[in-house]
Amino acid sequence: MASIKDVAREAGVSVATVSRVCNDSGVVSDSTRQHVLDVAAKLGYSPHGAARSLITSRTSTIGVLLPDLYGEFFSEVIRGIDRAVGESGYHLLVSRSHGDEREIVAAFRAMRGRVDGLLVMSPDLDARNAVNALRDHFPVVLLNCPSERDQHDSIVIANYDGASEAMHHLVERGHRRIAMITGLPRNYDSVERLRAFRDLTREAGIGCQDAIEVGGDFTEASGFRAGQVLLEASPRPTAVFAANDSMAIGALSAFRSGGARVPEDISVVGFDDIPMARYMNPPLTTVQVDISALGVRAVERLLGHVRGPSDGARQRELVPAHLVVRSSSGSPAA
Amino acid sequence: MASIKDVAREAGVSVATVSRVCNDSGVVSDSTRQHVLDVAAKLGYSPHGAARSLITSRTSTIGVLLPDLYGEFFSEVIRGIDRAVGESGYHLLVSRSHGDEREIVAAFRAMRGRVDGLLVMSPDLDARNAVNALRDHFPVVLLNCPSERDQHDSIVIANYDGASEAMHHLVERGHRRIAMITGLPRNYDSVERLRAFRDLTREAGIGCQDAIEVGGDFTEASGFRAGQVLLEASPRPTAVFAANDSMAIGALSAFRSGGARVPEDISVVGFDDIPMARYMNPPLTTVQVDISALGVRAVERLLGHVRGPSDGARQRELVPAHLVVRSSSGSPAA
DNA sequence: ACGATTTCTGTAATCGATTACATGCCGGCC
DNA sequence: GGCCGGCATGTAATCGATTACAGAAATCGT
Repeated sequence: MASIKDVAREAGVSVATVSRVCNDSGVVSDSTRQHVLDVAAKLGYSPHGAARSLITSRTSTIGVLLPDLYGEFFSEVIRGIDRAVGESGYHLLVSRSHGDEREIVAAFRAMRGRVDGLLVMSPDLDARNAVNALRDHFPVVLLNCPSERDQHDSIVIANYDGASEAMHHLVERGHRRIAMITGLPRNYDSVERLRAFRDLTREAGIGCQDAIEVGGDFTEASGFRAGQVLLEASPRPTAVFAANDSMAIGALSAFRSGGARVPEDISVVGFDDIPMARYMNPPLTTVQVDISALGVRAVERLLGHVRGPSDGARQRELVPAHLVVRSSSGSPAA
Repeated sequence: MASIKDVAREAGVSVATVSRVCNDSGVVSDSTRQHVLDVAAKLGYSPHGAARSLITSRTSTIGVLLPDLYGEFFSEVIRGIDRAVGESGYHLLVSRSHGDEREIVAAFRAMRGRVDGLLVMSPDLDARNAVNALRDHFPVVLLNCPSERDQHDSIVIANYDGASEAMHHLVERGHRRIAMITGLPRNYDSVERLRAFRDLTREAGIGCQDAIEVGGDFTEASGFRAGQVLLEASPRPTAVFAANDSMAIGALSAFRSGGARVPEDISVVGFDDIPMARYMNPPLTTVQVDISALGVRAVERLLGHVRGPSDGARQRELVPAHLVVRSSSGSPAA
């Protein structure tokens, strides 16, 4: 593969001249410029990225650390990241890490020298220590992570507010016996949504025995199982708030196959508003989050730090979440 | 940020020794090894990726060029790629390019020196030239691209076979007036699926006036519009084959809002079997493709070339596609 | 016409690693 | 005691670019 030296030799100039031509830096006479360009084209030369970033210490790349690369949620985040990055000329080095500290550190080591900054989405509460170490080394923006005392820049979904709206809706419709299908206990989103559930049931004067919590893990299958459990509860809850849409959809299936009508017998509310939600039968009442905005904002913030000198101020930014009422929720039967 | 020199100075050894410790290469006495490790840990040293790949000419990274990073289809591909790559210790440098030649070349230039091989998915027929140029430079595997005369390694969905099954199903159920909602005319998948539509209608003795083609662009919105057009056709087709599920879903909406019942008045068949397909009302008959397998196989093939010396043989591999009959298709009303 | 600019191009240091080769040291053996 | 061999470590070239500085050639002013 042709290097700058090959081009220089072939064109009968020095490497410095070739470099100047390629980067439009310094002055080069029109004739040599054209000649160098011709030779470069003939040889199919393109500059070696690693060599370039070694000397310039810029990589034009940002690293992205996600718990998963697929699924509706992450897909949307990536979409946002990509949209924001696309306009800036930066590239994405992607890694998956399920968030435990060891993995994050490994990913970071692999990215050292290959990225200008890092976007980390690791809802696992354990990840904080790892990220603290990272932060000293280069710009980091957290996506949807817990960030204590604004140690980091972060973009966070308004989990508590959104869940509050959902719960408020159910209470307002007259539900007095409400279940929550929770996410994983070490997951930040899950914790926040559950906190809202507890606060709002308490505020509404709903007793502990009527505020049922069933564990899930964000998968549709776990939602289905939770739905089965709730069907057999006695007395049966009149409404279910699932910590995400996938579990809400799983619960819907369980209710349908168990012969319970939604929303007549039981109301269901989800969280995220994934594209599938509106296609469910009945269409799912859920908390809408502009997930891709999470990605866009994160990239903007990160690039701000990477380009300009970071002003040192660490901010936490909220992405709003609002209830969208569809047909899966109603008033309890009298 | 600490470099190998800093560690060497701090530990009172040479850079060569530090390097040997980090890579477990050469011999180092246990005492110095431990000392160097301690110092490295204290300084938070991690090797500089760009420097490393400059000298070793390996990057442990593969480049991925996709038309889009989101949507159910691409999301699944990425999932497959990630799964295959995760086990290998390689990383992913991702770029989006809508497939025109200029963009592909630009992306390639940006990746030169940063990746060991390239995965290109560019269904646009124009992309071939660009990819031909690339191929001379490093290992390339094409995903779902047209590849003439086995110039490249490629993994391709069995578009023609899958579409044939779909059409065969409709013909067998007695449909004699069938419409196809096509994809973009420059798209490889689209062309192949359309080819099967034309061949099978001809084989079934269906005349041109009864084999209706309506243009779409793979989006749900275009499927909706096509559905509206078909509702007004006279005589109205009794079955519709959409070139992908998104358009089939759009058409379903159009039919429902136009008062046509599916499948009683009109049968609908899609392609891809995206997760949402089975949740439609009625559940969508469609051609199932193991999309993530596309990614997995591509990575396996690419890594084979990157690691071992490529044996020079260029192969085309097919990912099977088979019809899944659900409730959106039936026999035409008598 | 000659020195002072200006304009263009080349030389060489540099980034942070790897690695072939050289070197120093120590012990064993004759 | 001197020599040989092996182990541990250091020296320096190298990868492919960028860029400060130097030097050569051309232009200019007086």
